[in-house]
Amino acid sequence: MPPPAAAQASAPAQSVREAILDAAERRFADRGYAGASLRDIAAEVGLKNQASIYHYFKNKKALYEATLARTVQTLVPLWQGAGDAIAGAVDGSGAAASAAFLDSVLDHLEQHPDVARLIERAGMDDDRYARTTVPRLLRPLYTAGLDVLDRAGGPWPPEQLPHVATGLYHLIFGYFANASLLRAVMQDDPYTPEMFARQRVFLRAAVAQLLGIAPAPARPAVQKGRNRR
Amino acid sequence: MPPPAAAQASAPAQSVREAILDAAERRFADRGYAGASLRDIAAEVGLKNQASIYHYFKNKKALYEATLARTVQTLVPLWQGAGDAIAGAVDGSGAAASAAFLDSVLDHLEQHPDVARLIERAGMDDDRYARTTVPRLLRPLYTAGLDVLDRAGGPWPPEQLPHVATGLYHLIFGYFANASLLRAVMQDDPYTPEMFARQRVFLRAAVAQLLGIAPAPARPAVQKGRNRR
Amino acid sequence: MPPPAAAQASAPAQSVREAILDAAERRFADRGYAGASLRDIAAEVGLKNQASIYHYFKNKKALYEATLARTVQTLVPLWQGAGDAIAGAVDGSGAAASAAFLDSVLDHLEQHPDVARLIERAGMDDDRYARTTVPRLLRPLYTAGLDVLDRAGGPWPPEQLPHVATGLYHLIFGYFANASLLRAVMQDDPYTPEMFARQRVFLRAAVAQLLGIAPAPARPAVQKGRNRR
Amino acid sequence: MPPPAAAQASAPAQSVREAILDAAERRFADRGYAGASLRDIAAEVGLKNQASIYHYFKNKKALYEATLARTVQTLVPLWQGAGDAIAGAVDGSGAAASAAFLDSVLDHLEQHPDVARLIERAGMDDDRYARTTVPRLLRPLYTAGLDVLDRAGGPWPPEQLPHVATGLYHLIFGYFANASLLRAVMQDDPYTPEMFARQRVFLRAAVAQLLGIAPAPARPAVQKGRNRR
DNA sequence: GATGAATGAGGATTCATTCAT
DNA sequence: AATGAATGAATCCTCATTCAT
Repeated sequence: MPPPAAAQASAPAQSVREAILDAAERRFADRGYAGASLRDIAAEVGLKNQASIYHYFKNKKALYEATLARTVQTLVPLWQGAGDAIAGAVDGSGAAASAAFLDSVLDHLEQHPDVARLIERAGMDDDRYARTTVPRLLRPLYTAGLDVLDRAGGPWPPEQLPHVATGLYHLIFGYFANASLLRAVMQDDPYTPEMFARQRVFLRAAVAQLLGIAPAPARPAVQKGRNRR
Repeated sequence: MPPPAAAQASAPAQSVREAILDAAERRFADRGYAGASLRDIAAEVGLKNQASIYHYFKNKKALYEATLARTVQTLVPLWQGAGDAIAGAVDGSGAAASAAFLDSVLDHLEQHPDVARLIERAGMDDDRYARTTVPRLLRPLYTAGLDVLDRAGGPWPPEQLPHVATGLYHLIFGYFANASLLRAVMQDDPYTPEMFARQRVFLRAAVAQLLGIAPAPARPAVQKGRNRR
Repeated sequence: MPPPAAAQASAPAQSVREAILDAAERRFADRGYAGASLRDIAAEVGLKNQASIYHYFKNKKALYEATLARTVQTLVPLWQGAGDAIAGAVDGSGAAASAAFLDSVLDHLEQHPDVARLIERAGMDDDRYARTTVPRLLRPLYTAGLDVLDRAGGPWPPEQLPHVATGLYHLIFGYFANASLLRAVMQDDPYTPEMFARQRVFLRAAVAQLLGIAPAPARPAVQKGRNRR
Repeated sequence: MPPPAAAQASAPAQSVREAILDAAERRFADRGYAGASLRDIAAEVGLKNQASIYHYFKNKKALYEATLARTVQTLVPLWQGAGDAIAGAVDGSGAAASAAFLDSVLDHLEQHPDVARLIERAGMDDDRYARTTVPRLLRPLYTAGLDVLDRAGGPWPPEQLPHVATGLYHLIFGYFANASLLRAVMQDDPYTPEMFARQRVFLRAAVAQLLGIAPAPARPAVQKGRNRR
């Protein structure tokens, strides 16, 4: 995984298979499983024929699952990094570790605008499509997150941790998943550097609060100075 | 739990038009715009033929927009209640007002399990479907929420308020929108009374923190006692 | 049949039945039997419901045949006039009689722009629709025309008369039936008074020639003076 | 009658695309644009599925326009031949040239019984279908015809030439376009050799008269002798 | 490895028609 | 006399998928 920001646009894809996955990621993120057509995906890759896709993937569902798997897999290192940082954290550095984790996730989501939408859709698409795949892929991330949360030792009682974990997920991923709605409703492009920086500030503070790291959210002045990237 | 406006399930619908909207709400929430078929919707209503739907709605798109509009409109009173409560809040009662608002929203989402999924999908479905309708419907809720946030006078600087507002939205709605994913990943049904109560506890604390109302989230013991509904 | 130029537009139709026939005439002429829908016809009449048509006509085919019958019937008097004039013609006045007939037909077609298209379509629509009706309606006109031709005693041998008759029909009706094509191809509106007058001049000369009445078509100068109506 | 370009009927079509065009020509001519169904066309070609048609044509309209274009294009050589003949005509041979042209057109229409109906329908189908295509296709033929007429130097003043041209068109094509009506009304099959020969005789005389070539239509005896083919 | 061709299934939409009111 | 409601059939069109090349 040498280049972190890769293959998103129409760059010379390493392999056709990879190019198909790229196009599929975009289409599935944009329109969902049912709304994305193999014809469109093939066309976007430059393939003249949908049949070509079947050389690389058994059928639409397999392509979907491969797309999802690839996308989720790129998140795994981030989680691992977080786990390691927390594990090796001496007293007090937990805050720094979690902030670093948040930043790495935000960087990733900013550079891969399809990821959040793809995962959010996968989570909503009723078990009709990809019945077992989605849980199988996402569960590791969930348990890892839970584990981090547990070891970080926040103010939450154990039975609340699942809710905290999913809450953090929605807080962070929601902004990116709903970017197109936010654009219309906020009347501002969420991917603008300014907007994005503000979101980062907000999330830093919010996450810190939820994790019981920040004593109080009274950070406005400081944040203002910090939110340039 | 005696809600006056029920008719969500397979109760004897007042009118056919309303029954169609009910079925459409379920299908669109479950499968999204592209994945829902008029045939299925008609069948669920008991109509023998998709053609009947066209007696009540011009198009699939028109049906979708009507469904969405009806769903969103049922949220408006909640927002208005919140606005009024905050407006009339004497010093210190803002916390109670916002807690009441949160509770009313949670009650609504629990009783209408399609609402969150429907709105979340509408926000993600790229402008291909319902280009202008979604913003038009949701913007009032957004500005109202922003207004409440502003008057509540939390610790956030003004330019952060949009991010706080949408953050709260994702925090609250995300749990319900992704219920099916959570079910698989948490290995617990999010709509179980116990799970739901825990989520309520979590959200109360989280929202209070984010609004700067609660000094610290160290509320486990108290919450445990309060979260039975 | 008091008013010759009647009920074409949205004038206060005598009866609903008549109004339906008016709308049907327009639609069937514009789009043909298959292309015209009862919904459109009902809407054009102002009826809110296609079902209302069924109070007046058994089904679409019956409406079509009634429309056709009414349209053709309005032509019958013209033919009769021609027959009478020819029958009572003293030597040499045959030319005047046939010219008068042509003029009356042209007046009628100018004022009823649907007639020619309706009949032309009926003649082309393969026996699928209105199998026996069309011949039954049009045959009288044909035989009458043949009779006139015969008695007029032109230069054609008897076995050619059917071809002359139909040739005249196409010559005269074709211009009106294909008006929309001519408009595009000639780049001039065939219903313009000027264009129409020229067509009249042309037809007068052409018909006279074909009937052997005019010794030669060298009529330009005279025609120019005559073609104002 | 050994025409090199046949393949009109159910002969083994060169390519599927061509076979589809053949079937479409027949259906569109028989029933018009609205009345012809892709299902029927596919079935007539032997395709088991309407979907196959979409492999060759974008949609029904595109198929229609391709059909029309192909049909009209087969007429172009005839027109060119006429133009050349007239252009190279020494004094007096204009009559022969125009007679030859008429004969070639009649031969073509006899062998391709759909052509006249297809074009006539295209001219009538209100601009709803094939708005610009029909004029674009037919205008060249019109202007070419006009040109020939002009150079032929008949007795008509210039402003009458468009009317003469379209009149000739209707005179010639009308017989074939309305063949099914004529069959019912004349009670004789217009495509019978005898009928067809008589029509040829009629048209020869009529065209000659209209072009001012024949001094008088008193040709019965000669025609009788000539009309066996 | 890629493509052209074909196809069955399904999806939205329109249409003629019927029935009860 | 007119309409609302419902429906079966058909229409255009898209989609996923397969097969031969």
